Amino acid sequence: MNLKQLALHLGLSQTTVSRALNGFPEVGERTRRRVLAAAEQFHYRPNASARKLATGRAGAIGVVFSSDRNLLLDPIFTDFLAGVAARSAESDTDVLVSSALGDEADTYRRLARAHSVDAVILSMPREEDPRVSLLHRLALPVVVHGRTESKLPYAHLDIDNEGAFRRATEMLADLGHRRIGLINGDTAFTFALHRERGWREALAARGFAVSAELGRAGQMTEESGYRFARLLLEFEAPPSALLCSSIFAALGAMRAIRDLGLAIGRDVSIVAHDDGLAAVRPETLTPALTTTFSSIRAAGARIAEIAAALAAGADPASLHEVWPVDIVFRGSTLPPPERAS
Amino acid sequence: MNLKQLALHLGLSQTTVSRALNGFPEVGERTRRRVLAAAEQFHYRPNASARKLATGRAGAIGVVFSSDRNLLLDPIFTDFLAGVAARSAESDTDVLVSSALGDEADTYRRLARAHSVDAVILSMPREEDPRVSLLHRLALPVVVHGRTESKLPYAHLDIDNEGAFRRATEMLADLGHRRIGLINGDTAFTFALHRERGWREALAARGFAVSAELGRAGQMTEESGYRFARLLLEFEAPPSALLCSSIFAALGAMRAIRDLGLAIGRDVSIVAHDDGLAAVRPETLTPALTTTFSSIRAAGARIAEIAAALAAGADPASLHEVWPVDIVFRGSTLPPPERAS
DNA sequence: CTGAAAGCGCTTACAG
DNA sequence: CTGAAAGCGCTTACAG
Repeated sequence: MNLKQLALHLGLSQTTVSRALNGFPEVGERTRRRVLAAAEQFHYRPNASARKLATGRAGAIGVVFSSDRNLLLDPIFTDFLAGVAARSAESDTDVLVSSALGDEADTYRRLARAHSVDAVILSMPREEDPRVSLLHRLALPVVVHGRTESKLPYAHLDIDNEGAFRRATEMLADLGHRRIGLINGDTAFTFALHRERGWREALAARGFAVSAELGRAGQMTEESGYRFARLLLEFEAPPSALLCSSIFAALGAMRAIRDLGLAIGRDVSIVAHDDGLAAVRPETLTPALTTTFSSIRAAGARIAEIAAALAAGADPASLHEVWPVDIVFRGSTLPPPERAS
Repeated sequence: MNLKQLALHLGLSQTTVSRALNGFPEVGERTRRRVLAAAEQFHYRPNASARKLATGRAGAIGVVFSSDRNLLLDPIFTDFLAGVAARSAESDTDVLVSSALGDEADTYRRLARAHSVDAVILSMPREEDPRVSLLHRLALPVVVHGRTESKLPYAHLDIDNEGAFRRATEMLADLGHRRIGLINGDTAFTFALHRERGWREALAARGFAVSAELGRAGQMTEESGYRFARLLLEFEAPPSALLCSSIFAALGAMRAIRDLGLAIGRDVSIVAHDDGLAAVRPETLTPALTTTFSSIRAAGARIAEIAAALAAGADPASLHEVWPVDIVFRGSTLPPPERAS
């Protein structure tokens, strides 16, 4: 059933039926009711492509993943996308997932020129991120999950990574820790840079030596968490506490602590960032893990809203949010052994 | 730049330009070259919606997630989607991700009536899955990741879950294990049923008692892996080996073994199914984990191909694949303690 | 409050 | 080998 047939059935023009369906105010109340009832009865749905062509709007937002960055292989992305998809469904917006085969820039060009999407979500931004200026040139609205140093007006939603890691470090310092290690994500990305800055500044503010060797960065897998933790803990003067940028890295770090015959909490404290993944819940581990927490699913949902606003013509300069991060204190953080007595 | 402008620039008709771009054979070689060069020069891309409207094909495949099933919250889904997206990009097909707000069936009806997609991928099927017959009624081609008992012709790609768990069980039996526990996914889903069947039949074939209490099913999280493992290991006659349906459940089971003061491998053997997630690699754990392995990313890629074939009109009855599963023997499986001496 | 008609940007019989 | 024209199914000035 298409619009023409529906209009014919109702004895109305396509114009009126279209207006009734789209909630235009000038349609008579009785007419609207009749139209809506018939549409319901025949399960009428406007053809998506036809509507897009006529309005010039794609009714979709895009999410692009570069294969080299392996973003899609990051398990937390599932949760992020769940948030995006759920909120987009509410506003009847499609979510287009594209994999960049070669150059990620090509993918954006394709999306822009084919008018496949009204806006895109950019994940894992870097401080200097060429994608932001590219999208600006392509006139494709973008909402960045995170932040860049770009001066261009772009919408973004970020969490306060710097504040979170500063406060976590301060909390450990308050417990008596002096040597606090950082197992971070790749500092090519802004989020990791911000976390490192929070950690570094908290240490400096207390007058602790900030030794570069205590900060390690890499992929946030169980394996690299293990490797970095072992490396740090085998120092002559090992850290008594570790800050981990992901729950997976924390699992690896916990394994390293155990493998060295040490006790988590009593010998080495751990704090990890938790994105709210259901597969591994910090509160159920042994011991329960202290975390900096922010739901990446909620971020995805809000980002979908921002993308929709952008698609509707909102000013990107007005769409900025930085969410605070909660710290949840649990059993994996104790005073360092020297002070525990 | 649109087709009209491009044609005008070339001094050709839209017809010829369109044909040249789409590789029709009747276009002159010189003409084709000119057209292609100009398209390249002006970065011409046909408007996706216009093309869809004209051809009647959406050029997209759909992936739907029901919120109640929380499929999107499953981290391995990221890898699956990575495979789908990468392969779809090669064939210039869009991947539409939809979240079912309320009824999943409504979402399929919407996709079908709005002609948003040419085919859909159905994940986490059940033995009796009403979605398959619904899609059949809606005339929306479907490729199932897994299997159902439906008699309707539907394309599918599955892995040999039954064979994998049968062989893993046999392998443990060959090592001398007599009590082998199963920590499974929710048996409402076919994959979990098949795994249970493989385990059960291998036990029966050896003449071992198949006690229902040794088989547990639930969410495949670290926490439920822990909970089930503890429960089984605290029996009077605990299992000496555990089969886990996911790497996350295995992590939990390993934690349970340690918490009980036992050694993984020496006291309790573990085998886990590995989907190839990068975040947690079984070969890097302590001890390295024996696994049944099948890349879910490769499955996603192949399923995208099948979906494309379906969209192009292939017969679903001819599109069936069941992939074998490798078993990779590592340090987490040893003979049971009674025999180890 | 309603309708006839043009137009969105393509593809594709049909004609030559 | 090439082109004029119709059509895909909507939306939206414009007219009444």
